[in-house]
Amino acid sequence: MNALEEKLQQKDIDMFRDDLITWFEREQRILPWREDQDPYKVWVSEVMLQQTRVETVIPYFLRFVEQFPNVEALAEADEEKVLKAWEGLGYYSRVRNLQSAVKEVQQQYGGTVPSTEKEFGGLKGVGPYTKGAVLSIAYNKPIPAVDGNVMRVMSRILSIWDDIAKPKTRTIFEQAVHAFISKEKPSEFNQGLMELGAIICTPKSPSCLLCPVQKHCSAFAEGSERELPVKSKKKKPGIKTMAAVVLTDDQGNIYIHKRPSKGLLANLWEFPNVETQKGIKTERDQLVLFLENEMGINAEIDELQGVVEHVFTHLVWNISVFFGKVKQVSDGTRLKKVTKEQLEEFAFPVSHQKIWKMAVEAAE
DNA sequence: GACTCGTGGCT
DNA sequence: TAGCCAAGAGT
Repeated sequence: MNALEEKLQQKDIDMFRDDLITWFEREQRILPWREDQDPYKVWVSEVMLQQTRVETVIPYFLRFVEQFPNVEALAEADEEKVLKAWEGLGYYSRVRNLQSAVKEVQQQYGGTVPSTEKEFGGLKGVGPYTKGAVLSIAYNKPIPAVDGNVMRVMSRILSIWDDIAKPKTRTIFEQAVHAFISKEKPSEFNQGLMELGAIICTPKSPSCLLCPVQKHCSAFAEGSERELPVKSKKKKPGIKTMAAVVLTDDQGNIYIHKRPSKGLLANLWEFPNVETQKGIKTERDQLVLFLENEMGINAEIDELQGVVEHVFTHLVWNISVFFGKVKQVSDGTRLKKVTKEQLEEFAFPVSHQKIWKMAVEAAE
């Protein structure tokens, strides 16, 4: 018998399960995706909630399901509009994978979200967590849905000291939840664990005195709730310096660029920009050269207007912002010309929204 | 298994 | 302030 099995044997699993579900049914927050069990809407909410706070997701979710109310609507939607609906939420591959998966549901499953682990779990963007969450909530299947909340709660309940930053550790918690999960109410059980983690069993200072499962908690018993879970730290992000330009012509058009379909901020739009090197030439000169050689455009660039700093999880951008007037456009330009009104239809990352804001404020 | 992939709020 | 954090998945 391994260490986990030993711990499980000493636990009053039935009591824990009942106390958690009773608490959840009484105390759960009212959230828009809890109004019904529509598998499509549950799925959308789970994808939005990946690495994202509930308060942030709510307005996005309401707008998204209004605009794309079902599988068919999202499957048929223009990707440009889908990305626009996701603008500002981050991790944009989530929504491109979601639309890709929804198209497959439309074609392979007649528009009905599949209810088996094999079929639903095989869809793009559906990992072990999302699979368990959607199938348990929408279809009442007793499948673990282990996210950060669940690892935090269960690490404390069972006093598990494995590093939750390691991918392999998740499987330990899946085994634990498998032993705990309710066959009658898997939806309430899974959501109860997450709700507890969000409201009571929080990372910094958990509200143990209010906890409905305090008497089942090993960490509380030994006073180690603030030490758990164990989570190793990530390395510091690197810094990238770049120069960007808001280019306009005499008619007031603006020139924008679509990012590549892979990698960071894939398929989003941006103002033309280039990574700059120190020494040799000025940033302004490097920008002019880049526009000539790579973008097929000849422009007169003004003085530096300001610097935008944008922090990603694993990267920092320091963007020097310039304004410029287009002099000559070659036929093969990689830039798209749009009016100020049309600009609103394109999805920009927040970093480039900051650049545009700088241009708008300078024009006032 | 380590790295990539966003953003905003909190301490 | 500079980290840390929040309902992860793909490569």
